[in-house]
Amino acid sequence: MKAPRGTQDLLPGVTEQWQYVEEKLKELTKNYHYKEIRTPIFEHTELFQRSVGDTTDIVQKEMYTFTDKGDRSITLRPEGTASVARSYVEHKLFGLPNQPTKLFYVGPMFRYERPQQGRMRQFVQFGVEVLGSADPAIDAEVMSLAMNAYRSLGLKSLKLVINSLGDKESREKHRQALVDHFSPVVDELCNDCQSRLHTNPLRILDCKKDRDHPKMKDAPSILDYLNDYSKEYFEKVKAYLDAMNIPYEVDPNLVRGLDYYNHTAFEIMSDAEGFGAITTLSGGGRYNGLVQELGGPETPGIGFALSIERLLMALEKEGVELPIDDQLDCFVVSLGDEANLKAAAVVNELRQAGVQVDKDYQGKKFKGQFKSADRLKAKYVLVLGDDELANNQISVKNMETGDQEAVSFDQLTTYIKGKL
RNA sequence: GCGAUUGUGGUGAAGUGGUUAACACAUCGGAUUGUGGUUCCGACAUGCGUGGGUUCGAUCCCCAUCAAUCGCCCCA
Repeated sequence: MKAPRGTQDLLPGVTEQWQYVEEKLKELTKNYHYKEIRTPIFEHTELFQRSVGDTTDIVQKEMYTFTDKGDRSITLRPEGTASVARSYVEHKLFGLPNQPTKLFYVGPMFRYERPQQGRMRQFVQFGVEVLGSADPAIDAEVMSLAMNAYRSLGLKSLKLVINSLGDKESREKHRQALVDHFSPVVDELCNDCQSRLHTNPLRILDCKKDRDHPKMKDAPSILDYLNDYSKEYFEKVKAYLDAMNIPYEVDPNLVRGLDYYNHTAFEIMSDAEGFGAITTLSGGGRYNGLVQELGGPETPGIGFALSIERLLMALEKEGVELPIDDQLDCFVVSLGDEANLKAAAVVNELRQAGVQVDKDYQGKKFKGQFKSADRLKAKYVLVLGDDELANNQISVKNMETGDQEAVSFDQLTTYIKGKL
């Protein structure tokens, strides 16, 4: 038996890394004052059709959708924003006194795709969503949080790429301009672009095959089609980023694959060597209109999500070592039946006092037990044999210095706690 | 969904159509009596992703399947 394609088991040795990273991210959300939300892992299929968009790849070919025994169409969530927006509406969070509502989540997402490095069918996203503010400052805050998420873990080769998709009106005009621009030469474009012309003409702009086509150079840019509000909004977002000293680059070809995005769109990419086709570490953007679409009041929103898998990948490529403490406080070595009993008691007592302790359960001999202690990186080895029992003491050896001294049983716990 | 490469023990990896599938690391046991990270000796794949086929005989040939990796697509 194997785990299904595109899934993975996280085993001891790497779960520590996950815990560390998740812990660090949660700490960060405290500084930014975001609160955790936990939504179901599956939702009604309709939620994603309406929010992510019927024509998107995610909805058309990547969702894990099934009918449950009550004949409902259920989908394993492919992303987090839709659920958060749904929950916001369902529980009328817009009615709470302190707006905007700033939320974060961590959890598995599911997309049926061809797996490759950094792309799993089940993957874990950490994301934040801010609902109820159309202040460009919050856009900058979300981007700052995203960047700091990586920075706080020691990543350096990062690039923040931003763009504005404008509002609905701006987007429509730009889309039409693109169609008009490329239609006359549609036959000269690659197969993908020929279909993109109708599904998502913006994508043509960053096609790798048609990059050198003469019509590419003077293709209409979204930034020229922004109306006054959109343009001004984008300028303010940039001004806030500048003020916060967050470097970024504007890429007018940056597109997001989900329908609900408008205005600010951004991605964080890694420059580190060794990434294959996948360099996008996280992405996000503004989604004014989504809440309304789901039956709530007119509510602006913005968010982003990062994949923990890709984050860990980036750390590895950059050679960042996470400061994970895998040492053991104490290892108890015992010899003889009576000592074994006493050892169990000592272990138990120390553990209850909050000390990290282990012992041998393989019936190993003295030397073997020491070897175990060494391998488990025990700071102290507590030796218990006939001599110690006779004197009502236990020998405590500092494994780093090699020093050893005898401590009476009733002073052991305070002695150890003092040393640690 | 499309194209390409790969699949040998816990790990890395050699290898051949035909009795015992190298080697290294790891692991386990030992080198006289209670003290670790060194050294020495010994053990460790009824099996070569899975299922078929070809053959007197296949881990090595063929087909299918599963999985991993890379590229496309898309995305986090």
